[in-house]
Amino acid sequence: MSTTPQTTKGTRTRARILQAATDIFAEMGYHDASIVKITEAAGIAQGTFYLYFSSKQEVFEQVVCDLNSRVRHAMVEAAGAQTDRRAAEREGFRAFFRFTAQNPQLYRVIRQAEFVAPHVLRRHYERIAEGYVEGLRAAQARGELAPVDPEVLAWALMGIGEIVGMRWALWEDDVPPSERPDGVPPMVFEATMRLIERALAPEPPATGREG
Amino acid sequence: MSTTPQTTKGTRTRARILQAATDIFAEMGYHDASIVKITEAAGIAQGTFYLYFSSKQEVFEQVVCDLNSRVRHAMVEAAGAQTDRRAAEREGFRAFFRFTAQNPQLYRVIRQAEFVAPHVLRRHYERIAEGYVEGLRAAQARGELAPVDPEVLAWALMGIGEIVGMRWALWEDDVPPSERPDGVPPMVFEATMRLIERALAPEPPATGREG
Amino acid sequence: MSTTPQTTKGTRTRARILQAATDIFAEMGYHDASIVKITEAAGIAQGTFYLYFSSKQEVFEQVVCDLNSRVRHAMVEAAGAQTDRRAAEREGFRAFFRFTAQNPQLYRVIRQAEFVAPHVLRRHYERIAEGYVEGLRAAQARGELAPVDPEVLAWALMGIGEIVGMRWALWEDDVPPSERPDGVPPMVFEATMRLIERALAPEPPATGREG
Amino acid sequence: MSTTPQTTKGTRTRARILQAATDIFAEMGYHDASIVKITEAAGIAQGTFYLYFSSKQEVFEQVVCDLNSRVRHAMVEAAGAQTDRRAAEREGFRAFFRFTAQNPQLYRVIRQAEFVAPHVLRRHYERIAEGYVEGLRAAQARGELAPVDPEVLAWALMGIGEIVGMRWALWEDDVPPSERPDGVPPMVFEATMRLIERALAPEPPATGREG
DNA sequence: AATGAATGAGAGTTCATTCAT
DNA sequence: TATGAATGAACTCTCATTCAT
Repeated sequence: MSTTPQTTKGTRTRARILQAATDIFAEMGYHDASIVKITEAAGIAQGTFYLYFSSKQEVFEQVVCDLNSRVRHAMVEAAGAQTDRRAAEREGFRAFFRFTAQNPQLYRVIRQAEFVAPHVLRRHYERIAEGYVEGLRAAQARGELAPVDPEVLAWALMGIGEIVGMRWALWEDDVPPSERPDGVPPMVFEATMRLIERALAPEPPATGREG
Repeated sequence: MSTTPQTTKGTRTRARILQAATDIFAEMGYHDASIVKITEAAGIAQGTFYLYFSSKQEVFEQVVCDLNSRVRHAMVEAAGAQTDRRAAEREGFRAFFRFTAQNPQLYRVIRQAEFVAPHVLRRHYERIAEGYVEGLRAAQARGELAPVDPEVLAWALMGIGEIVGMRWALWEDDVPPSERPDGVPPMVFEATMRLIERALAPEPPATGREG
Repeated sequence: MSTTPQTTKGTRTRARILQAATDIFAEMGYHDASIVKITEAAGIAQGTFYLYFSSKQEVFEQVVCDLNSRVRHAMVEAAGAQTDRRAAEREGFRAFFRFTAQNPQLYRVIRQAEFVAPHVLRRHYERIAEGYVEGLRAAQARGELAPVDPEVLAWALMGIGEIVGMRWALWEDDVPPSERPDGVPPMVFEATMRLIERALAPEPPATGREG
Repeated sequence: MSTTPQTTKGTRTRARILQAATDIFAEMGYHDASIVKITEAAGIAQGTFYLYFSSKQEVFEQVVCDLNSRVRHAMVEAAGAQTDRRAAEREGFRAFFRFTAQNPQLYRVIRQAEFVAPHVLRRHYERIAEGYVEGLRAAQARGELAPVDPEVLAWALMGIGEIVGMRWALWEDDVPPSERPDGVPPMVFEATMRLIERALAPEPPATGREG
């Protein structure tokens, strides 16, 4: 049913639909989003939609994939430019919060995947985790990281990023975006990084004896 | 339209509906759940539903409230029985993971609230956070806790619990529930607690220079 | 989804839908018939339709069943009143042609079943054939019938009835119905019966006397 | 819109479309057959279709015409080679059953014409009848045929052929085609011919022994 | 308190057809 | 001669909600 576009025009149309779908899904959620609304936003006829996507579900999955790629790219790029592990951590989180503030769609779309496309939700988190684990393991080998299971560590860090991002980058309506250059208010960013650093620091805290 | 039940029979009917709604919402999500399905599961006629709830949205909010109360109760009870801050932390998390493993509905229902009833979602997290912040502030006053903003700390801890719970209590299909007495596999529980303890420990980590 | 009506009102509504569907299917065919048209003809809302039938296909099958029962009933009643095998044959055919002329829906609906519900089409013919075969076998046992395989005979007779009925009871627009008391023009009826009698007669009919 | 092809290539394309249409219509019926499917089966683009046919309905009519010509040709050729009227009858029917078994599309396509193109359906039967009537009238003039109205006779014979063909050439899934050299099982063929002969024989057949 | 029939708007999707290239 | 992108009306079916009993 749906086809990969063969012409330039087709390629552009497909991109327009994808963008429109991202916005609409984020704005009103998967279920309240309708093909009519998406196609209207994309400036095309209803039937045209089905030339490029076989169903509403399929665009949704594409949208999730897209956002996943973009957020990962943003984080990797920011972190990769650093040599120091701590700096990489810092810049990675900064990139994530910024992306969140600038693309609030990320959250709104991802969260719906739970029922709409569970496997896509899993893949989203797993992909992010994979990159993380790799980096953490390397740092551990270099002795720059506390000896905690990197898998658990990776997911815990994601959890922190996700909920802090939700609370202070997405919800925060008191502090105007202009006063949050890093997506979240500076104080929140610093506090978050501090607690992460405490958790990751290679030196065992004097009294951390439960292991 | 909806009324508080006056008779014993009515009370029971209402409870049956609420339970059915919880199950159905968890099983197929808010949108795929229909009043027909809920009433069928509750063993009543469609019209009866509207004697107790004014709309689908209303039951949903009630269901979320319910789950929120129950999970908070479980955590507070577990943590409150402890005198030591560290033990309280441990038991609170344990209770949370257990609850998650036993009531997978929690996640599935909560996540949908994003679009269905955003204010309810916020309240859910905020209520949990409130209790947390209070406890953390007290611990800080007693010098048992690192000097990190308790608000940020509370949310970060929630994030960790949420995502670790999702990954290892909800998704984990390899490890049978019988081998996860704490909801998540023992190793994961320990790793999680260790990293939390490192983050919260009052003694400044040797190199924690940014504070 | 669809339910057997529990109340008198429900029973009446169901009957109205079935009648409307029969008419609409006959008038414009399965595919051009739409639920909208059927429900409009029945004087109900679209949704009501689905309280009684689970799909368009299902009503169609019910309609075919209904017509099948009615035409068989008409034939059996007419033929059963006769003692003589030849008279039974005659009256059975007469009843069939009359039914066809008065219920042109029969043909128009049955014919569509080929693709819409093949098994129903088969059942329609098989049910008619069954009754036929039985009667023919009995006649054969009594020596009132030529020794030709009754199964083949039954189907051949159906074929004759069907196509003669189509040509002269259904299509015949020259001869007004008032001049076709037997559904088809008298001459056609007699010719048909004569040739059938010749085919079935046990002994070579002494002369072609019935003309 | 549609044109008669001017080039060799065009002729071939048109033929490909017609064949594809025949197959698709037979396989899934007029309504479920879509232009997309037909063009896909023909290996051309959608737009190309409209260079050769002005509408879906038009190809359908062409397909019916085609099949009609072919079946008539098969019958006439088989019957025409005979001198004896009875032999001609036999061979004509044999040809018809064979054609049916080999081109099951005939039935499936014809039957749908009822609503899609009623005039074409009528023409189909009338054309076959015409040839028949002519032959029967001649035989009657030569005294080789019972004095029954040839028009009625012709249609009755068609009816027999149609329904016996449907039952034993089209539906028969028990008997493999290899055991039905005449399209229908030998016994069925003989029984059919016997009863036809009884009906048509000019003089009461001496005994029913022509089998 | 409970029922079940009825509603009607709106959803996703299909498809014959047109048209610019 | 051939393509494939684009159209938009129409379809079947669902569902939260109302109401008479």
